[in-house]
Amino acid sequence: MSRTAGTDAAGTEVRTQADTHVRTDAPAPDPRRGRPRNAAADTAIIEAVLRMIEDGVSIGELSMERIAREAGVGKATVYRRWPGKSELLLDVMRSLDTDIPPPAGESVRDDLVDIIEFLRIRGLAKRNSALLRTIVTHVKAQPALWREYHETVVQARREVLLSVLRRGMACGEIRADRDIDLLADLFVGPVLSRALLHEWADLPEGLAEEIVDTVLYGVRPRA
Amino acid sequence: MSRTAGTDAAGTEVRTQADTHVRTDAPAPDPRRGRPRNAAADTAIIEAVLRMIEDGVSIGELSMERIAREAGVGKATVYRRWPGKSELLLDVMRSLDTDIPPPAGESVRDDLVDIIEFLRIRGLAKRNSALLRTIVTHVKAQPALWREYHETVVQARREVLLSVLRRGMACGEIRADRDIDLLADLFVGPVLSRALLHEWADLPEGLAEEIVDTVLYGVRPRA
DNA sequence: CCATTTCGATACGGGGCCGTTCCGTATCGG
DNA sequence: CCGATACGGAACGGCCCCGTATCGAAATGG
Repeated sequence: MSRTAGTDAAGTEVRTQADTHVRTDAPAPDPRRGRPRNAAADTAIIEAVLRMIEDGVSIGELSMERIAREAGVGKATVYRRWPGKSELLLDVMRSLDTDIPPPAGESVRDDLVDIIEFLRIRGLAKRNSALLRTIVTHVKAQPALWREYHETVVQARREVLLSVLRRGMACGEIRADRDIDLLADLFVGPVLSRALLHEWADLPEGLAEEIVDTVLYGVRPRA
Repeated sequence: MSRTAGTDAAGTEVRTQADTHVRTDAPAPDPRRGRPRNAAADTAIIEAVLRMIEDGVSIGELSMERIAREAGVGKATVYRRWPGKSELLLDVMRSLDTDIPPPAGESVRDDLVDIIEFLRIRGLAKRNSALLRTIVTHVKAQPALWREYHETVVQARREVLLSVLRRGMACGEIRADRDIDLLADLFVGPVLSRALLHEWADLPEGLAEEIVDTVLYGVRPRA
């Protein structure tokens, strides 16, 4: 969890988490007065959403009202933190994100395997499997949100992959006569299409290595 | 359109289309009495859904009520044909399906290109692009529906691809030491991940060839 | 102690949708 | 012409939701 709630160090900051939401105006008349927000409420709400989705509740069936109920929280407490369902879901999605570890940097092939393996694990992890799919599926239906998520999270990861590929091109391990974005998709696509499309299909243990090696060496018979 | 409405040849059949829906009981007291259904209504309804989705209406915002309104049709007319929104959407989805042309059967490589090119075009065609994505996105959220669609449509197409791959394995054009499902994903994944995930990214003209050839020959530099 | 803010709860008016039922009319088979 | 069925339209009761407001209680800083 790269994004926890208000019990931060460096006390001087804001109220709690949901301050992706600018608050441009607001005279901000000395925060840190009155009763402080309950960090437990934040997590209770997010946790409630996660739980419900895991239990197969479709996103369409999620209402702010129901979420509050399920979280054992007043409706106002939810609206105090997020302006609407979409923003809440975006944070729920973010709460699932682990930072991708930087590539080891020795073998390009091994780095690729690590990256794909990271993807595979993400698509599998108990929580993430059903969860990510459901939420992503929904957020994707809202172009603005999806775009934000894509630029925030997806692009960052892709950049890691691209840098490895560039390194490979530079040192001759990767052919340089192809569009680098295409190459990236060749590695990533197979995992994504399995995880997002086939769903029930599982992502077996050796998948990452198999993909990387097959893509590297080609589908034609070995020489 | 592989699935048109009641103006079928061979007059002896059923009422109109929406008879994916069994109707086990029902004394069925001599159909073909009374005023026949209006085929125009069927298409008007489906067309209305397509139009709305193209205009960016999210699935969650689609209600039977609104669909009927938009189609210029009584709500009852809709319910007479489909028991609910999901079933309607399933038929809408089916209305978008074109049968994949059988592979030419000369070069395995060319057949692969044809199949991937078919996918690319599907993901592009004015109608399909936004449309398929939106509907698939929604239907996928309903496991039962998605499963049905997957088994009905997706599997059939995949089978075409698999048969080409098997042929390639038999005649030595495709390496036989890999899981055939993996190989299939290597070709299909890149297109799908672009079309379904990146959305805005377009699928340029030569994409199919580029993918097939790169996957065939591998990502390592040429010998 | 007081102003401030949050808490859970409850209530509000307004709205949309569900799925059904009923109109009056139209169109078929017999 | 009659019975049956379809049509578009309108209305139904019931449900859930939205977003806001208000409540009394709790928790904080000044």
